[in-house]
Amino acid sequence: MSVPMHVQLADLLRGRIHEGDLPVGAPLPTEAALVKESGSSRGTVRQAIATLRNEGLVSGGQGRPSVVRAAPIGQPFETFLSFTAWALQSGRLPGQKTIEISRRAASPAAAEALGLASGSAVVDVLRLRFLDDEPVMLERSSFVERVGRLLFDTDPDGHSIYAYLIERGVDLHDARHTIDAVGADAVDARLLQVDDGSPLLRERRRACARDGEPLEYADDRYRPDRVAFTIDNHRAARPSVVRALSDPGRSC
Amino acid sequence: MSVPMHVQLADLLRGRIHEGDLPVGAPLPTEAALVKESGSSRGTVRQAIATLRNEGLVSGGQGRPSVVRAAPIGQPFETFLSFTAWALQSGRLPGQKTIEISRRAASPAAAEALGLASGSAVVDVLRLRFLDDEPVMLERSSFVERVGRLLFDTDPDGHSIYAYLIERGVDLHDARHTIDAVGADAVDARLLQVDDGSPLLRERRRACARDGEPLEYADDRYRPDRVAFTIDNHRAARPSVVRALSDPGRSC
DNA sequence: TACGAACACTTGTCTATACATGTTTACCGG
DNA sequence: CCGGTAAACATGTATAGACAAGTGTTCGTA
Repeated sequence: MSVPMHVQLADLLRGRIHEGDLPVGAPLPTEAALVKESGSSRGTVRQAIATLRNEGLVSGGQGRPSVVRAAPIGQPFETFLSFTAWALQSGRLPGQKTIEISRRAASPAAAEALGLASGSAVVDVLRLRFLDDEPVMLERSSFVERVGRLLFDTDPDGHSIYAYLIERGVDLHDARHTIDAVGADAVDARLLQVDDGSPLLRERRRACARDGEPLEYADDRYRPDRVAFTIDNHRAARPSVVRALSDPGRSC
Repeated sequence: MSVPMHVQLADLLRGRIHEGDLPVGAPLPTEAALVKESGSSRGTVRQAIATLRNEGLVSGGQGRPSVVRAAPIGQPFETFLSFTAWALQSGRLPGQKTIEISRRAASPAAAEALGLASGSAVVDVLRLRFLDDEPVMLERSSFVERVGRLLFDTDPDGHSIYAYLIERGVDLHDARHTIDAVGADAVDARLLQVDDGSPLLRERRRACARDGEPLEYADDRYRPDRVAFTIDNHRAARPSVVRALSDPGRSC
């Protein structure tokens, strides 16, 4: 096998946890037991457990066996990126209405985030997102031309754009999200059915390819009475969230 | 020393990175070199490097030395909990002015979050937070009586409340943050020097002990033109952030 | 010059062992 | 019955050595 032993062990334990064989709160088998049943050495076993610990699946302390943690804290990359996937997973009915999709010169913010010369062509998408037929978010995306071109070949209201793009070989790999608050402008207010100037939760996003090339810049505005973001953090398992000064800044 | 060797090594490398001794893009010394200069074994050195890799500070591949990464994506637990620690790490000057600290009946929201009977006594703290002498955040905290009592014995403007509490043996272990947007009320507007009703970024927080007992509930309101939250996520390394429906909900 | 094989170097994986340190349990004396 | 101590047990830390696998360079040949 080409997969390392410690990865196999971690997968095996993950499986037992998800199958319910190891319910929440139950202690993992001791390292000694795992050594015996796997035939590997303790170092390898510890490496596997360390992986699970990093994922927040187990927690434990010295002298005490590792314990299966309560919450699946965090969700896969795709779920955070894709509104559709998130909604489905939450048991809600996602909906969307594409207001506009067009090829045009990039806005200054988009050009800056995408690292394009001002005035370069991008594909802009303006979509209104629904949960259970209620408008909850307005999405303004700008895709680099190479990627955005693919969107003209599909019905954007039918299914998830991200699923479609990934299927077409676009490798969205990293994303940086910046979250702040902003007052609703006239367009926001009309489409989201809120008062002009009322507070909205804004998520600006830059998604990049594996090699760091920016592919998408987006400005999503949520109705705060419908959607919020939550973060779980635990001492010692550092969260991937930071408070940041209000400057979208560099780096992917 | 009671601090493990591999932690010292990691700190040392972090230091060299932040000092600019190891600029972004530069390769780390090879493991062999670190072994020689530290006198530790390779396992220990690798453990230190693994820590940095987990923090996103370095990345590397097989056969190629580890490389210093661009962004410090993610910060330790304490930094996300403590405004003071965060500010210092960002190179800003933190400041704070305690407007009020008092023992009183819990607000409905606080009582619910802390799992107390409505009307139970809590310690409320209202603090205005500054960065470089500019007001950026208004913090309304409610501590359970047992913890809040400690606050009357100290000068809350002098130093970090969290550092103080931890020092006094309070084990803040988990925290759940809920982020949304809200319009400034009269008090917010006056203290943060913004217009009435202007959008603010709100972070509600519940911090719990190791055993899950809630210790603090807080409602922090940030000026969105000064502070935002950023999230980095990567395919395969699941982020500890989820979008959530607007209901603070259960679980710590 | 261009290509390719051999080689040195670096990190990844794995084993084996020893001791340190925190936790739990069991026992024994008061 | 209570309380304290000691032993068993668990994980944390550290060392040393061996081999696998990927990367880059060097050198010789076509």
